[in-house]
Amino acid sequence: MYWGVKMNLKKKVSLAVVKRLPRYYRYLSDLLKMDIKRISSQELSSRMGITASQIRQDLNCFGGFGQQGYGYNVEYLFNEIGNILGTNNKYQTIIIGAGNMGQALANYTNFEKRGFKIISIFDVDPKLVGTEIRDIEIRDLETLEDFISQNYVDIAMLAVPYEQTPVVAERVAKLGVRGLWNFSPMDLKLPYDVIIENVHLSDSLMVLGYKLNEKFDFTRNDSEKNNDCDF
Amino acid sequence: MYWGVKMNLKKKVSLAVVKRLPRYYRYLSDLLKMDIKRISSQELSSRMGITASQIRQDLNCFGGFGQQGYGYNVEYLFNEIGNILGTNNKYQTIIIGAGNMGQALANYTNFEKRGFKIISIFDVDPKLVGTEIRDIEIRDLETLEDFISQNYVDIAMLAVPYEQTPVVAERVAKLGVRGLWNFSPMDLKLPYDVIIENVHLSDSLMVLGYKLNEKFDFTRNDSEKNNDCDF
DNA sequence: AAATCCTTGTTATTTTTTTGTCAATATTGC
DNA sequence: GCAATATTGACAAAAAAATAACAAGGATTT
Repeated sequence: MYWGVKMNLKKKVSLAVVKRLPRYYRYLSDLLKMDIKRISSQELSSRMGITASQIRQDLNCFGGFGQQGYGYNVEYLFNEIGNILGTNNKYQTIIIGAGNMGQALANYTNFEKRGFKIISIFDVDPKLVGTEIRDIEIRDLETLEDFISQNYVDIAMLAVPYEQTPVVAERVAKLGVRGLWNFSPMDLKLPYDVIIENVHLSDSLMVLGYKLNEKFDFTRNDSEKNNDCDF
Repeated sequence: MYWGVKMNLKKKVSLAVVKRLPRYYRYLSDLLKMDIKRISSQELSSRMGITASQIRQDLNCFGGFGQQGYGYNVEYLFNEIGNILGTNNKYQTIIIGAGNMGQALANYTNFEKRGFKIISIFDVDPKLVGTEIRDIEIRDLETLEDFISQNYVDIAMLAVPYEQTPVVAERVAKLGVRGLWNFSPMDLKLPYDVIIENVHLSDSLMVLGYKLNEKFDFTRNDSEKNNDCDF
């Protein structure tokens, strides 16, 4: 069947595959830096510690980037994955919360290289409001609504205390911000059309704890039980 | 067959299950705070947005914590999962790198509540060395070897610049530190018996970017192509 | 105390993900 | 330019994960 237009038969790519893309991107970036021009799935496989089959299958979710008998052109593949991930887009980004985490995010210049341009930071602390981080002004959180209605804001990075997170998230989502990058240990749920990506640092740390326990013995220090339930 | 000792027939729990545990722990913590005494897999299912079947199957990897016709006792289950995750252990932890990320980690008091006691911070900046964060002294990175050999250190949180990460990781691993929590966008690989847990912030952000592109159109700002490959 | 209702733990089924295989085809060496 | 080699993309098989189904048995109601 042919309907006269390019059919959108592309099957939705699974999250498992998508989550591996940034890792491919990193390895390809390293290869580029090492001035390696071509790479086979076999060779990449041994570098990354995953099967060559998986690499080929992952990449083929998005199209045939390789060539039989040759492998993949590193620069080409790097750029293609970049396009898939959208690192060539420019996202207008704000940071909410200028505590240590917010400042760490603001100072992490590499996000900019991936398309995430930080255009403003917001906080409630009068001592911070008016100051700058890397030429980015810290504004009063009160002015959030004004700012967003006067500037395109695609993404908000939320680095605010636990209790305030849902409130702030609701405020930005209501204003049409499309993506939230949340650092609070909670699962944000909002009645808006917004993509939420969580960075649950404590979860990651607890998984480390689990793996340590699995392998080593840490009971030696089990003096006090810890039954409180705050995060 | 019975060999006189408790047999270790427990099948290794898959990482997929382990990674969900902290999330269960969080929800149970919330229930505790709300003074809810019991919960069925059904009810928890609708709160968490996963199937009741998965919850029951996950929990049964570690033992039968529930009761037919009743459900799960919230406090009991919370404590059991805490034990599995090892939140009742005490891990002697150091932070390496007192930049914004290191300071953010040092100020995040909740890690302490999960058993991760930060006993020292290390940096190379002479302006920081000697100062304190929450009564934790920042020491010269030069003194790392001395410190570790004189104190039990279970875990090192690595919040140092990209290039220095492998070097520092090697140093602590060599000294017998058991776990590394790495914030650099690289896959650490070390010839030591050490558990490494990575927090790849840029990866997470790029997945957010992918999801945004999948759903919305961000090509409007595609003015300059970005082909550099630094992280 | 009996009957009904709930809800688990377990097993079976389905779905998803990963791995293996191989024909097709470009590259490389002679 | 031809044969040998390398390597992909597609498909098949296997493994793993998620979901469904249900018997067993405690909780609740009458």
